[in-house]
Amino acid sequence: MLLARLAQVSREVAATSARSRKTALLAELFREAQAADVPVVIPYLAGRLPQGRLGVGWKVLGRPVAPAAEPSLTVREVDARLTALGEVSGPGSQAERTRLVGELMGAATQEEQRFLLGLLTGEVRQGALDAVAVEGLAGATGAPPADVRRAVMLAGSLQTVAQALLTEGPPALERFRLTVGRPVLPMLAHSASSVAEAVGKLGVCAVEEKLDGIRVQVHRDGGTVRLYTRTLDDITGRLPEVTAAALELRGERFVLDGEVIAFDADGRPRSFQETAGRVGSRVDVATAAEAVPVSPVFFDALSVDGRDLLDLPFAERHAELARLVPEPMRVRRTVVSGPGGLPAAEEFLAETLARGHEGVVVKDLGAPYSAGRRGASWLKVKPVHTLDLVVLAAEWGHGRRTGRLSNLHLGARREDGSYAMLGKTFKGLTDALLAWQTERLRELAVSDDGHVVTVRPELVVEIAYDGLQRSTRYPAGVTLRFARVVRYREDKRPQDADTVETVLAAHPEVRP
DNA sequence: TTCCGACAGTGGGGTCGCAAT
DNA sequence: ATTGCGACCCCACTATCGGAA
Repeated sequence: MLLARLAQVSREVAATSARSRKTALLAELFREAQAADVPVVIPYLAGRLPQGRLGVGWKVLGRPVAPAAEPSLTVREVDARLTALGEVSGPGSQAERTRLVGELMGAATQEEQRFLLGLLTGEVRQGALDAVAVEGLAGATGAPPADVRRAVMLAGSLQTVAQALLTEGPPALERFRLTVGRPVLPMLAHSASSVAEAVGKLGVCAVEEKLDGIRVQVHRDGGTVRLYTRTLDDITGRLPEVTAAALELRGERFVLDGEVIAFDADGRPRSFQETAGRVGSRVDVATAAEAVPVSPVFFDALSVDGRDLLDLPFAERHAELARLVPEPMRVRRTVVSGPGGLPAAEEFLAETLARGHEGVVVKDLGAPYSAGRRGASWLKVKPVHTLDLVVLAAEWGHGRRTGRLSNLHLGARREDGSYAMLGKTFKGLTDALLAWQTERLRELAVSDDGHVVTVRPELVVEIAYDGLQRSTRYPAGVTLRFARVVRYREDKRPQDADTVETVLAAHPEVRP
């Protein structure tokens, strides 16, 4: 199959807003694909590279290359070239990758170049990624969409399922069962603004502490343990103490879901930055493990002794977990039966925060484990802080925000009347607010370099955020975590905005 | 007919490891 | 030795479609 055909379909998919039409277009293309094209066509149309990381970003993509007049590239040839490109390493590799990318782009037509660029930067912007590709795959093969979706979640890979389905047909889906040693996409949580809201929605539920660490899925098969992240990366080699802990448990074969986190000597959680730095260390693991040991803390069991527990209610999965894992290695929790238990749930949240944790997750005790879904049966509740900050500048947006000032630079007052930038945000803005702020900030503009528009510091905006973290990037030595706009405060003047001192005083646990 | 769940899009900061300077 | 870049952790929020109620 020619790359030009993919690029054309991608453009058509992007041009329609109807999801059903996107699905139909993808299904048509999948039916056209030959067996050997499938491992490439499917991920490409889902906006992904089968190779995963390639070491190609904006820098390596370099300057635009004159496009070819006629399409000639096949999808398999492109895949082979990208595989070769990903294998380049060592000194001079960046220049070599740049050269190979230039060669590939030179062989592509204008439309193919646009598609390849989106693919390589992870921004296909066609309004269809995995979920729509799954629907398209179902449409192309006549398999029930729900079955295809489930198989993808259990295989942890769209490509694997697509290959089996397109070559063997719907019966192939039977093969995709929960298997110890093969990671499944983890269940995710929605947010709720309060414990009362969460308990109100779920009724009989468990309230569990939410640890600010790294999600981990632990697979043990006899003496073999494997550890996977939320995106199913294998991190077994980085966390020997977690492997050891899994081998200490009583069961021989299981799959558990939990969090790894570093605690200090007093048993209080260390900062997310410290835990994440440790888990990210790959080279000298022994030294990193000595400096920042981490512990697994589990909250769910997906499989025990060869029994798949995914469809059991959470109450039963947790009973299995409790049989297998001693209490200190489980997340603290309390069970609440409806609104009457609300005071207990709120007290549990307060205690959890006092112990230094992030918040709680409220879970429906009757719900199955919805792999890969952000099910409404898990609701996280975290405290939200707000500040009144001053807009110092804004950046021109991309994609659907092209032509709008989007990303705000946020400043807190210093005593001398200057401003210290505390971070940026583009979140929480409606289209109407985006339009309004673009107009308003242009009136206040003092300069525009094509990317950043600097403004007179006159506009006050209320910002919600999850906490402070240390920063080497910003002058106050701290930055806001997960900042988002609540509303503009046109009733406030810049001199009414929060100061660096008040921000720091509100978070005594974080020192710049 | 209205409501709401699921998705895609728009990017944020930090850290690590590797290559370039 | 330091800097730049890419990958991958953590993540909030809005707009939209289409099935459920």
